[in-house]
Formats: sequence, C-alpha cells, structure tokens
Amino acid sequence: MSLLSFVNFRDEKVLLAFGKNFQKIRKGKEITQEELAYKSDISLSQIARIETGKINPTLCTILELAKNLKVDPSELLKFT
Amino acid sequence: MSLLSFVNFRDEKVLLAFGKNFQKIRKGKEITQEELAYKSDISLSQIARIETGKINPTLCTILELAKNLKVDPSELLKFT
DNA sequence: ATTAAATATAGCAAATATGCTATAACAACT
DNA sequence: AGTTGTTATAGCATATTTGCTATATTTAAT
Repeated sequence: MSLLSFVNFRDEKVLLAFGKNFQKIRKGKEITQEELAYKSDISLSQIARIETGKINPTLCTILELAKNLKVDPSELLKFT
Repeated sequence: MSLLSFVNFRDEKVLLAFGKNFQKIRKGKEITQEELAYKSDISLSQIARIETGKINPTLCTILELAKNLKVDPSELLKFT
C-alpha cells in the first residue's frame, strides 16, 4: 500500500473560500449561527468549523444548510 | 448525552437522487467510471458508491468530480 | 471599560468517507 | 456459451466529519 494512500483530496483554499461565501450568505439573511444550527439539525460548532474552512462538509450537510437558509444550493457553490 | 447524538443527517433519498443524476451526467459525457477515477484523484470504488447512493460525498470530492467532468458543480445539484 | 451576544476553538467519542484489493454482477457482443 | 468491458459489492485500514460540552475570543452595545 502506497504511503499516500490515505491522503484524501481536501483543498484547504477551496474550503476557506466556501466558508467565507457561506458566512456572507448567512449574514445576508441576518441569521446567527445559533439560529441556523437550531433550525437545521446541524451543530453550532459544525457551522463555525464550516465558516472557518476547518472541515470539508458533506453533500447532505450542505443541502440541509441551504434549505434552512432558504437559498439555492448552487448559490453556496458560487465562490472563486 | 442524548441517544441520538450520533445519528447524523444523512438523507438516503437525496443520496440516491444525487447518484442517479451524477451517473446520467457522466454517461452523457461518455466517460467511464474508470476514466473519471483516473483523471480525478478519486477511486473507482468511491465513484461507484456515489452513483449508487451508498455514501455522502464531501464538498471537495464533488467539486473535483465536477471539474473532471467539465461540468458546473451546480449541475450536479440539479436533481429533485 | 463592562457587559452581552456571537463566533471560534479544543478535546472527546462515534459514525462514516475514502482508498485499496479482490471479487461479483451485469451488459453487449460474437 | 464465452469473452470483454463496465459497474457494483465487500472487507479492511485510516482519516475525517460530526455532535457534544466547555472555554476562549471577538464583536457590539451601553
């Protein structure tokens, strides 16, 4: 087994950009992380980690957050 | 700690729908799972699991696949 | 400057995403 | 039927996502 077998694709720059865009959209909706966490079934800490680019969220997490932000999921993907 | 603490949000129906849409797009591009796996740095087994709705892919995986399919990531999110 | 609200961080546990290899199932064709 | 190409499945190991709790840091308001 190769030494790099378990180095998954995880682009830090992309995650940071996604997080920033996400935060901009959330703030545009004038909703706090805590409110969003309450509405969606996603923890406050997880939302913070997403916005700071610490983690690589899954499809379902992204879709759930988009739903509760009342924004089209593709909006969340519109970052450079 | 609640009994449901570790039941993450993972919507099987959504994953199945995403997988079917993904497969339709890939086939529309006339590329095999194997070719796509080679181009992107994502394993063949993972692509198969995605298309059959077995797993909940991460943002970076989705973006990487979209890139190598030469399709806008938002296309991949257009399923019912 | 204090306080309060909001966000970020840290550490732990559980679930799962991912890669690898091998095998099975399926499809198309001769 | 047999062959070949493609996709699906299974089992294992590791990294990471996620939730929880608590604490720290930042921001906003008075």
